[in-house]
Amino acid sequence: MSNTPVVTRFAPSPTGALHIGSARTALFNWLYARANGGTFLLRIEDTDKARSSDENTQAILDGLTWLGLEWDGAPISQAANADRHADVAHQMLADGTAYKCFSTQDEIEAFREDARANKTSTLFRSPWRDVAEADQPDLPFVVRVKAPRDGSTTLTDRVQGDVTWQNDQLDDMILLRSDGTPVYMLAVVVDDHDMGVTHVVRGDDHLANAFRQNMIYDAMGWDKPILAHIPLIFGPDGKKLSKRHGATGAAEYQAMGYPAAGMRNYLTRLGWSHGDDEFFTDAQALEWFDLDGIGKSPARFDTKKLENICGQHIAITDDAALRHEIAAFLTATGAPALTSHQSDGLLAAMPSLKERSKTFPELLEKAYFVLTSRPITPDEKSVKMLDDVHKSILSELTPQLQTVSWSREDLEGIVGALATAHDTKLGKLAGPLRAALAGRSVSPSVFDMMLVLGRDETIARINDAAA
RNA sequence: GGUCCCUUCGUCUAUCGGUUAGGACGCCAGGUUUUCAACCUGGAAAGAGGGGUUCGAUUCCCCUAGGGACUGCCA
Repeated sequence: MSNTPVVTRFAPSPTGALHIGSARTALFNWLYARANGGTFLLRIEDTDKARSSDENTQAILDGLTWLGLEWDGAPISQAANADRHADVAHQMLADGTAYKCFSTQDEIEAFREDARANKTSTLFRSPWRDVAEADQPDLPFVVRVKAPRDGSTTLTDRVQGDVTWQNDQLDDMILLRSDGTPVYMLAVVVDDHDMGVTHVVRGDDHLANAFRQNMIYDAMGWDKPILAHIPLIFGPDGKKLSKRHGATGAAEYQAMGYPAAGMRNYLTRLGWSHGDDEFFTDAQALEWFDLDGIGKSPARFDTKKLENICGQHIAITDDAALRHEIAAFLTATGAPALTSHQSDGLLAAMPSLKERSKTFPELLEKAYFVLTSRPITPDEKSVKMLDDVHKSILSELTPQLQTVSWSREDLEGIVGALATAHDTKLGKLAGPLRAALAGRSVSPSVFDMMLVLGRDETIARINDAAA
């Protein structure tokens, strides 16, 4: 269509942690910008001083960083633009598209209570809308937009389609409070305009706001951004995702050890589709992503599917990159860092670990054999495996291990032969062997472990266990 | 209350008027197996309800029901 470079933005208010739903909104904005060679901006809507905090802002930045949603330039503070927002309101006042309203909050509240009681419209109609300046009192006032009262407004939304509102449903919303500070609705429009935002992708809880904000664009004669109001994410029960569903913050998913790539994939697919594609890489997402693929109905968050997708991502991630991510995971959760020896072992064992893990904690659990060191203290199940009969069988293995060539085929060969010699099956020997090598009942294949551990360590562990 | 949005298997979704309504996750059964994970085969499982339009509706329109958002001198 046009050649204007795409500019998207993510505009969270720092009143809490980065919600998983907000994270998806950020993801869609990021995806769209990156897919179109555009710019992805971050604006912190910190105008509510009472509820905003630097800690929350940092948490949001951290969450986005973890998810790999890199923004362009420095984060923009909305509060810092307050003067500019007020200037626009004053401009509107001068242009006659806004007016001073001297009604007090008490008067308005009384009106609304009345309206609710009589089940009539709670839209407040200010008596000051058409009062000439000469007749205005010298009292505190708010600045209100002069909303159209006839006709209707149709907004075209890339997700919701054409949405029409009767203009008499629009209220003369407040632009400037009686203390002269700008209100959110004004700030958003001015900032989006000043930032050159071309596509506003946000939760559909803002759909009604779009009509209000539209009045400001009209009043100022500004170009309007393309709108895309995406459905919210619900909990498994179809209700708004909240604490009682468990984790709601991006950081919590990070702490549970889900890989960021898996989160991106899952969150992208939640409410967006490209045919039947379920599992995809970032490169594919970037190639396929488009606003048209976003669905109109809310989606429920499904942890099982998240795990499945994450497992697939862990499996295809490069070994070294995975080791790096796991180290970061450990740091983020406050766990002790791996020693270089452990880290090397983890890397060596990675091929057999990543095939069978959906999360980092699960991978780490299976990596126990390489993270621990002799003497290994077997857990309860492993102790049971190491009865006298099997200890003696295991002790027969060590002499052979001294000389066998250290390959999977040959190792399988001698263990298999040992099993046959004792009139049993490999499956019966694998348990005790695993107990000796890992001291745990959950691990990679015993042969994979032997290969990673090496001849000396393997023999030493078996000797320890058989003693 | 008013305005607006939504509604396909349990869940995420495909379908852009004509399909035995497909896939994925999960689930069930069987198989494989060295624990875990994975894998293989098979299975159950959906168009909210009612009207239209049409030769033909999951698909287009209307109504109803259910769900959601908004309705602040919060963002």
